[in-house]
Amino acid sequence: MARAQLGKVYEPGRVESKWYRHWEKQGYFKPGDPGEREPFTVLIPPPNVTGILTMGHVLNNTIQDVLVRRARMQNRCTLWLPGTDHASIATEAKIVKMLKDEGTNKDALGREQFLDRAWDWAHSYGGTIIEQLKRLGCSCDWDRSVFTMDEGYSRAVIEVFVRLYEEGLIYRGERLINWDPVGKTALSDEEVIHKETQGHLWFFRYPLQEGDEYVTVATTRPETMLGDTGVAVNPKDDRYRDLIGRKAILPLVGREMPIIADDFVDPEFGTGAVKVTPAHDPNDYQMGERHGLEAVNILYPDAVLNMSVPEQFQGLDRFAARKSVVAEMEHQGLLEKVEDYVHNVGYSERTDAMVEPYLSRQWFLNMQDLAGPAKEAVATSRITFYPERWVKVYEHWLTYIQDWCISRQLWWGHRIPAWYGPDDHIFVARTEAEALDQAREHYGRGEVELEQDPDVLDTWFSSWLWPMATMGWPDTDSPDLKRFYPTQDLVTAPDIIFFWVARMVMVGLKFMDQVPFSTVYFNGIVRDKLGRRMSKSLGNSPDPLEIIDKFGADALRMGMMLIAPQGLDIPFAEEDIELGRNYMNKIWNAARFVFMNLDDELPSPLEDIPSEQLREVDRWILSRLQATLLQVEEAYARYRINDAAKAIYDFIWSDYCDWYLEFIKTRLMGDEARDRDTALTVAVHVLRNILALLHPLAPFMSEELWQQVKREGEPDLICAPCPTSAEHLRAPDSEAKIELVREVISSVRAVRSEMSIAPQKSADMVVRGPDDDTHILSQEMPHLQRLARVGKLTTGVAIDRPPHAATAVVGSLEVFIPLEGLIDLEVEKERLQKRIQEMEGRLAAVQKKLDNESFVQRAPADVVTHEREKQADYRDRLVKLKENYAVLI
RNA sequence: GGUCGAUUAGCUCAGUUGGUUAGAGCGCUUGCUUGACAUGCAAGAGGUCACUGGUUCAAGUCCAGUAUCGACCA
Repeated sequence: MARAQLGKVYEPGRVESKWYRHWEKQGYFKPGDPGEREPFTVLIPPPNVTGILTMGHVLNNTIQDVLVRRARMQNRCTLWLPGTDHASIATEAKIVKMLKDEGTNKDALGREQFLDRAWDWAHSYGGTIIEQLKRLGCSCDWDRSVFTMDEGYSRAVIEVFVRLYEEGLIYRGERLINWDPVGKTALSDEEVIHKETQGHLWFFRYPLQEGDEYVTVATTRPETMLGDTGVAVNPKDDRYRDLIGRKAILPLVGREMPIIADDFVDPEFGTGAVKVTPAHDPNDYQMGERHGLEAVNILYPDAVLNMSVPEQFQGLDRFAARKSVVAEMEHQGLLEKVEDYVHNVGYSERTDAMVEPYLSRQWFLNMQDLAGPAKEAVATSRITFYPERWVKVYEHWLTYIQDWCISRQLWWGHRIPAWYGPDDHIFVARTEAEALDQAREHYGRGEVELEQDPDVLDTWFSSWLWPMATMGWPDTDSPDLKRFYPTQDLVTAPDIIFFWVARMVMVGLKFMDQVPFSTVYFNGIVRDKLGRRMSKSLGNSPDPLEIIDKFGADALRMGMMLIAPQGLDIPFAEEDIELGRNYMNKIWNAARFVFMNLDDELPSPLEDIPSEQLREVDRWILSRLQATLLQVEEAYARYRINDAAKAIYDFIWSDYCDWYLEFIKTRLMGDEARDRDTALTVAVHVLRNILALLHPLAPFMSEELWQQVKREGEPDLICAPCPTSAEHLRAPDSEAKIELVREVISSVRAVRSEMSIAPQKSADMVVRGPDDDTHILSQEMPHLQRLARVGKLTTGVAIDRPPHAATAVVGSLEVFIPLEGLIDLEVEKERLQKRIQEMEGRLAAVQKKLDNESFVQRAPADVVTHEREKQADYRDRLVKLKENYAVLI
């Protein structure tokens, strides 16, 4: 097997597409025949079909791919099921805008042609984000890709609607809903974003019907006064007690309105008296219901004042109306004052239009019965959330849940399967034919004209079925549904916990009687360095594709994983990806170094090497590998992917590259063939483990390098076995010994650096200390020579301190570096003084603890023993340092 | 207004159940074309862990409060 020459710098562009094509062609992304394997299923949070990849997607999908690739290597029957969402309002808004730019509109085009346009748009952009996810390395089973408006999926949506209607949970009713006057559609509560807005509080005088008095009310929305039908005060408010039951006259309109008492009114707000506009405020609506007030709707759907208001205001839009009403009130001397006021205003999540509470006939889903089981599933840990704190948010929402407004006045989406007879009787059915059957029976005649409801369903009313509908529901015999439902891990952004996660749980329990997933990982939100959300309008959202082109997909993935602690928002900066890029290059070069030392054949597997042939450093790195494997396993078990990434990073960079590869250079360059082979065996063994650990995080480069170290008959890395930790392979003794060697080397380097000894110049070393410890130094002398430029080593229990020597104390050892003529006494004194001070500080801290009788009595014995050991050690070292300092004077 | 989160080195962040000398990356200083890597190597400087009180033998870690910032919900 000829080994390819690796370039000095890793070039991701040369390997990424090659491996992705290979994996796809080999069908590795498919779950395959399950056999005895345990299933592992992840469902992608479907991106908007016409969307493009954002940094948020990168974070979310990298986490999924890491989990999926790891599961695949653990030989689980792994399926990552992808797909896209039709994003009703967002897509429709885009088409509407395109039409506007063309000088036409929806109504001119008609429903059918409009939908043709939308489908064209979906088809031409539908593949974009999928292709981008492939660039990132996502190992989805693309052949199963599902779109929420696919025929089968649509059938599931309709089926659920019909069943819930038949159960009486879905109903049609006139209620106050959130109206988006730009999208001209109803919204659910969750689609309204509250933003703090600088506004005003206008104080209006409403004359009383009898007498010359008036009552002053404060409002943030003067224009709605035209729809007022009452004035309310708090029953406990003494100021207004005598007003209750009297009547006020609505200025500009002349309407006679009752003054009512309601606990809802906050005496502290404004004057303590509020105007009541049942048709245009949710709280007023409820008050209106309680007190039987009329609800006067003053707006057309586009938020223009309608015929219910005095003529002078008709046809004005709500913002113009505000000015006009205020001006008129002022003119009539009824404007008492205006104050600045900061309040929360609702905006449409999709169109950013100011949301109008609006009285409208819509379809609703009663959530009460669905909420209970969903809450319980999380409370009883049938579903686990990471991080856990989202449990509270979830429970709170389910506890105070309101009915869900599911109809949207849009065309792009699943049309509501309800038909109306001539008398407006409702027929809900799976098909028009079925509806007609119902109608014929209902009316008792053969010829009936039915009209289908023009509205579509909220996109989330289809998305909540994702775990079921992607797998063939309502066909409960579907093999996929049997094999892959419930799924395992769901990875999603926390901002759709209500929109999506909670609702999937509800509907899953309702129709499958099983939770849809056992774990939900809420990833953080990617922000810029100023902590702002990434957004197109701010221009602070980097294009992930450009980053991939510049640094490589692995670097992007690794960079993100290293900086993304579990579920916390991450401040994104390109430097982090640079870190990932540098890391990839580091590994590339470590592998390159190993390969340079290999012949055509790989060295023997580690298992074939007699253990006595291993040197101390070999046992050390193998033990460190075990420690790392364990750390990685623990991190994944707790969904701490950044901890796993960090453990791998540290092991590769610090243990393997900085120390092990440096250690074995002497042996690789030496002429003892067997020792050289042993070193290579271990180096290759560890490298193979490194690549396997790395693969879920950095799939492309790890696969590329794996090809060079994979043995006859072994699979590609993507489906190679995941290394597991084995406690019996730990070698604490070797770890301690090499740790000492490393410390001595570092100390010598420090001395050399501080003494400004030229790097090429070797320096002798005299070490005083117990034989056990000095022995390992003698044994590892070649490493001291190579890594610390040690010349001659002399050791002994009671060996004399050489004159003119720099000193370092490492554990029980006194390390002397004779520097006759070279040593600068003052520098060395300063150096030692610093060490002495440091040691005195430590000793004092320990001393303080041990002097405390309570501590000695009440702290656990092992802690006290440990402190005593520390005390002895520090004392010993301090004595040595001081002695050596004294010699210098 | 309610709930939750954050506050640790110049910057961005780790820090499990309280128990070594509080860590990393970036940045900074110094020295290195060391036989894989300057996307690198070595050495170093840099922290009253937001503040106040409490619990404890022991607090960055637990509790209460304060301040600032943020998120979500009303």
